[in-house]
Amino acid sequence: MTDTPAQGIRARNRAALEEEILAVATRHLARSGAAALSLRAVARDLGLAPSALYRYVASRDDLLTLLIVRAYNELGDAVDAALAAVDDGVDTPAATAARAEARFRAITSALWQWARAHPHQYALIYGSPVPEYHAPAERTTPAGTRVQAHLLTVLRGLACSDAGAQTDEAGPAATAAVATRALASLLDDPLVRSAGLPPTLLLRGLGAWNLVLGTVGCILFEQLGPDVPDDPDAYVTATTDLALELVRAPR
Amino acid sequence: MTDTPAQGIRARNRAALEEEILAVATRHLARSGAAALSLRAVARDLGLAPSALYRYVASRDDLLTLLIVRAYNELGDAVDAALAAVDDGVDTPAATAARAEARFRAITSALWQWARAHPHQYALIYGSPVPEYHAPAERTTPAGTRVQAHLLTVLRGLACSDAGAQTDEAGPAATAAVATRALASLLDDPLVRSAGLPPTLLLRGLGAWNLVLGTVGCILFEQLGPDVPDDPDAYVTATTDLALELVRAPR
DNA sequence: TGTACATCAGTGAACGCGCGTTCACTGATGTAC
DNA sequence: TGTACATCAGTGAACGCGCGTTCACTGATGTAC
Repeated sequence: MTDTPAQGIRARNRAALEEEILAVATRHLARSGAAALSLRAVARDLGLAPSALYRYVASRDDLLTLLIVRAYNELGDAVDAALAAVDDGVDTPAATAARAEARFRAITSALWQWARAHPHQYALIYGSPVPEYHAPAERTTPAGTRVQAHLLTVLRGLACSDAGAQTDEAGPAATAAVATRALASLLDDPLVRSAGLPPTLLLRGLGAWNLVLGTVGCILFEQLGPDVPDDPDAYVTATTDLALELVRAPR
Repeated sequence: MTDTPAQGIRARNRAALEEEILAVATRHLARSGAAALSLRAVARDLGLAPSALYRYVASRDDLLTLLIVRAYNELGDAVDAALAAVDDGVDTPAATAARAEARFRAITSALWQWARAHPHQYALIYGSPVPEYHAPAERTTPAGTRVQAHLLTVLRGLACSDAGAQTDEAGPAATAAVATRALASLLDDPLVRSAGLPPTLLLRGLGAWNLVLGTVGCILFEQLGPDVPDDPDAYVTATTDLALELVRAPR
């Protein structure tokens, strides 16, 4: 009477339960890690018989895949929001180096905040792989490349501005050759190709990103001890400066 | 008659079985990962009753701890050997910047070679933590800090040479303050303290190391795809150059 | 509007599995006199 | 050198557990006429 349901009761229930399953599974993931994720435990938490879950999920591995995609998308949303905030009210459409740097800072900061808030989800997508599980690439890649696509445009922003296009002249010529050879497949990827980056800049961009990921892992997984560093936020910011130094360096 | 056994039959058998248990467990680790490590499976492989293992190992977690310590020590041995090769035949005892750089390269290269050869052991010590397991620090730390101790001396070598002692003057003064505050506990650690590093150099050293660890993880865990990069050895070498740039940069 | 049938959601019991850990035990190795 | 006893290594059965997955089923929701 009040509102016309576009879908019947069943469809709505189904959508709601799908959400609830993912939510509960995410909670379990956060509590005990991916390896301990159990269909029976999730069903128990939902007040369902274990067999009922098979109406929504093909198998335990399938549930893991759903969680991975969800994690990628949550991170992607967080990064999108951070970038939108940076771009807000900017009228110069031309990508300057300063803009690119600000966007890079926004990305790393959003990554860090999200990782800090969801360490197990972070471990799921950027940590060591879950044993006995292989993610089906065709399902995870679309969500998994969202952040990387942003990074590529940032890198291009850094490349195309002040220093001109021939950034690859800087540094020893051997480096360019090494980068071209070592990253051949990656340079051939359509997404990367469309960014049109000089190989050494891609190498440096990867370095900057791996520096950030390594740092986040070091903090989150407490590889130097439980209280190192004392001020993680400041430490990540300082590390972002170092990462930017890497992609700026060849000038 | 031929040789005098310093220990009786029992002691020798015990030592041998201890070794064998660790060897089999390591094999299982390499095949199915830490979370799937099972005392029963190890016992089966050794032709023993499951209960027999409890003469050698207090619990499953205890076995994991042994594996972690062993992994740290194997890596430590590999790094020691690589450093010994670099130092071989060097008569100038003074630590020059060039020597320090060569030693850093030796460390990262040894790390990469070892990680490539033993990915699961690498994941055990530098990957995301094993769920439901907390390593007892007093048992893992001695082995775990071996490599880090080498890194500290390398950093000091870079600091004390050409540029003089007051490296911290370089860069914005704010950076030094941030580093001092963010890394206070670490700077207070006796091992770090004895190296006498300026805070910003420690920050940069951590960055260099995290860049390397992030890169190794990226390759090993195939975070960019199964065939990225095409030439991992060259890629790691190129990344080591970037890492060195970070610790050299403030000059 | 009402009826007959198809579809779907969820149940509950069962299968077979492997796990960590305990415990009373047998037989071999060491030790003290 | 030989004997009596203590120590240790390894056995085998058992405990209780949780897991993923299948299957025949009941009852509710949808659909076609």
